[in-house]
Amino acid sequence: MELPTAYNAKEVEDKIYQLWEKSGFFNPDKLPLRHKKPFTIIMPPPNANGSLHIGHALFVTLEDIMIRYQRMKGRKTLWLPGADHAGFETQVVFDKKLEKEGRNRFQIPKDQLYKEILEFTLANKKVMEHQLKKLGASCDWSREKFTLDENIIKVVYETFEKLKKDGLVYKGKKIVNWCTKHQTSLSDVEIKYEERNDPLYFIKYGPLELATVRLETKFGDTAVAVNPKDKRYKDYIGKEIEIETLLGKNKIKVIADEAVDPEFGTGVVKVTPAHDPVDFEIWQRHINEIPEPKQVIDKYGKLNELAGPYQGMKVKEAREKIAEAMAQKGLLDPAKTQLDYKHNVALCYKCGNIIEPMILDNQWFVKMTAKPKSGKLSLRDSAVKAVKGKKIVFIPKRLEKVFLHWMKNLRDWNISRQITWGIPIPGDPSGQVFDTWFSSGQWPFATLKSTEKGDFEKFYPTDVMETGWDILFFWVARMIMLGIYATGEAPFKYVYLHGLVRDKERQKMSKSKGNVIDPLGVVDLYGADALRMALIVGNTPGNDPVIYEEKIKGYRNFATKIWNASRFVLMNLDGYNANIKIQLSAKDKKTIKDFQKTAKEITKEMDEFRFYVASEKIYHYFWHTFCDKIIEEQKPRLYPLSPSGSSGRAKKEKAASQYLLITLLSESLKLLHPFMPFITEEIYQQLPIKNKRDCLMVETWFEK
RNA sequence: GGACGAUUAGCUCAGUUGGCUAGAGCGUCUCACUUACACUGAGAAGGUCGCAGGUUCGAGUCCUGCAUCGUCCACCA
Repeated sequence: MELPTAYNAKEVEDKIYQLWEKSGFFNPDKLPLRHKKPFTIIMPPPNANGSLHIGHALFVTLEDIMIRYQRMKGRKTLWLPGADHAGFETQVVFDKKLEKEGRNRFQIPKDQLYKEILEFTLANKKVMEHQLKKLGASCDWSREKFTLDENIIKVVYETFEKLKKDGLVYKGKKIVNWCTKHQTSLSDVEIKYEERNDPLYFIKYGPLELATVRLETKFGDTAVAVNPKDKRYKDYIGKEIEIETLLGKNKIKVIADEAVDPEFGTGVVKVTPAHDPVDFEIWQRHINEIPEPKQVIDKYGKLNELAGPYQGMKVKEAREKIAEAMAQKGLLDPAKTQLDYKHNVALCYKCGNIIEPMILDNQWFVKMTAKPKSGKLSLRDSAVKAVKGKKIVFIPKRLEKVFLHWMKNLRDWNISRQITWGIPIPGDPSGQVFDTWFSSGQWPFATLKSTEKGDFEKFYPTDVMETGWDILFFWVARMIMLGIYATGEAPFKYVYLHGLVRDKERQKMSKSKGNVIDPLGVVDLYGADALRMALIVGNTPGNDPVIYEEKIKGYRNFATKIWNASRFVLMNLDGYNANIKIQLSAKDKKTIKDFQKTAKEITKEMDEFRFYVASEKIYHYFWHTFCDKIIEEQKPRLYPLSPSGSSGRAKKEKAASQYLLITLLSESLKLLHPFMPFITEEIYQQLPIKNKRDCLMVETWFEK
């Protein structure tokens, strides 16, 4: 048999993918029943607002490895693909697109905007599907779901109704994280904190003095608070003091609250419930003592009419002007101002603009720590119980601690967004949409309840949720909570969390830095198998993997090596008959035994999710044992130089050698297949072996 | 303020119940275009496994302390 000396991935890969698709074996229903238990992974649906990046290639590879491995082990494997409309994320991407076109979403009628984003999303979705195939994803396309599919939305609404009935959803007037750029509220996980230096001013409030950064919110003060144990101020508690506000004199009440730290500043705080979450909580605790909150900053981050002459100014400008004016009036002591005061500022995780806490009256919240009417455990507690009871296992284990710690501090979840793109909240006249994570938090059961009949019963709970650790709180936590709440069972048994792909300088990859590796470009150059190996070898769960072109090239070379070793074996099979009994030497037997030992080790690594070790082991075996040693040792047996070359003994030696090579080659290809599916399949198709299957994809994994 | 992780070859990283003569990719040097493969082969250089103690017959691997880097959570008016 003649094969070219270099493996041509480009030619082979599309052909092989078609072969797999045609075989029907992506669909678990088409697989022979060799194992009672199915094996299910619900694919984290990529955001349909761009092309796949290297991080997607990583998750595709990891999940495909698990799926292919389990399929070869005989499980009926379901890998359910999907695409995410990705509400806020896509809205942001689309906003940028509009900006480039000189348009603005706030000037486009809602219906038209929605339609445009839908078209944009569906186009991206199509591109992504093609890209997933390029990477070798052996997922069941017949069950593909989109987060805006009607029957998915139906499930989401059912859960929402259930939560309402259980008293776990409420619509409230509450302080929210408001992004003045995106014009929407955000949940607590969608804000990040950054250390900033700002001036800390010391101002006079009548007889008292207090320290504040946010001078501009003073027009919204409804009280002054001190610690109840602070003896310095005990005579003021419960009394009103007269203060000068720049807009005239005003009376304000002094209250006592534990939240005030007597050590900080003067031990006195101004209370602005409309613009500070801590102050909001103070107000809640003293709701009968102090007046309603007064909003002084509007949705665009500008001061409103309550700020008198400062109306229309942005926060920063107003702050400086107010400081000046107060200093002039002797209400602020500039000598005391701490210019380099370090504190954390809340920012929008997308645009980095400062979050303005703001009270909105039509916000939907999910209670995280309250018991449902129909059950005993809160969303939070049921999830914690499942994790502590090992119903869900984290890989790596240490992230379980991170998860539990986060769960401890949970506050109610704001699920309303003031954007156009997403699933509308039913019964909300203001036209808000759900936080995407509210619907994608239901993804494992929503998908299975809306595909083939009986899928939910067959495949739920799923086996593994594999995703990036950066969305542990955004997504994994919500899936666990909502999954248990809606179905009574944890949605998956294992959570495998991979890291963020970085470049050789350990930098995040981003378009603006120009250090991105386009996975499809790499596939084009070096083949999907090479990229997959480069993404897996040495990549431990929970840690950020590093990828660079040389590494990919290294595994492209490995693909060539596999190719040529196979070529060698196939070229030396003259006279070989798979059905004739072979006499193996003691050394041959030992060689096979060594292989089995290696295969056993690799199997163990696979079972324990250590793909980064398994891949290296099979790599090492194939190249440095099979090629470097075994093949070299067989050469004299395959073409003996002595005149006795045609003797019966020499023929037997040759036959044994051929058997040894073809056996070890085909067995090695099986072990390599989950990692490098294309090249192994292509070679398998040409092997003259006994009991050959339609494809390597459904061969039997090493058993012993 | 809490918690976690990392520190191993020039670079990027593996090394999971303690037995390692410490591995991989890339890079460096020498030789070989030998009929599977130059996207190769043979060989070599390069590591006191962050520092200091401890446990052990034996520690990169376990314990204690320290240093440096990184990450996450909380949040300070």
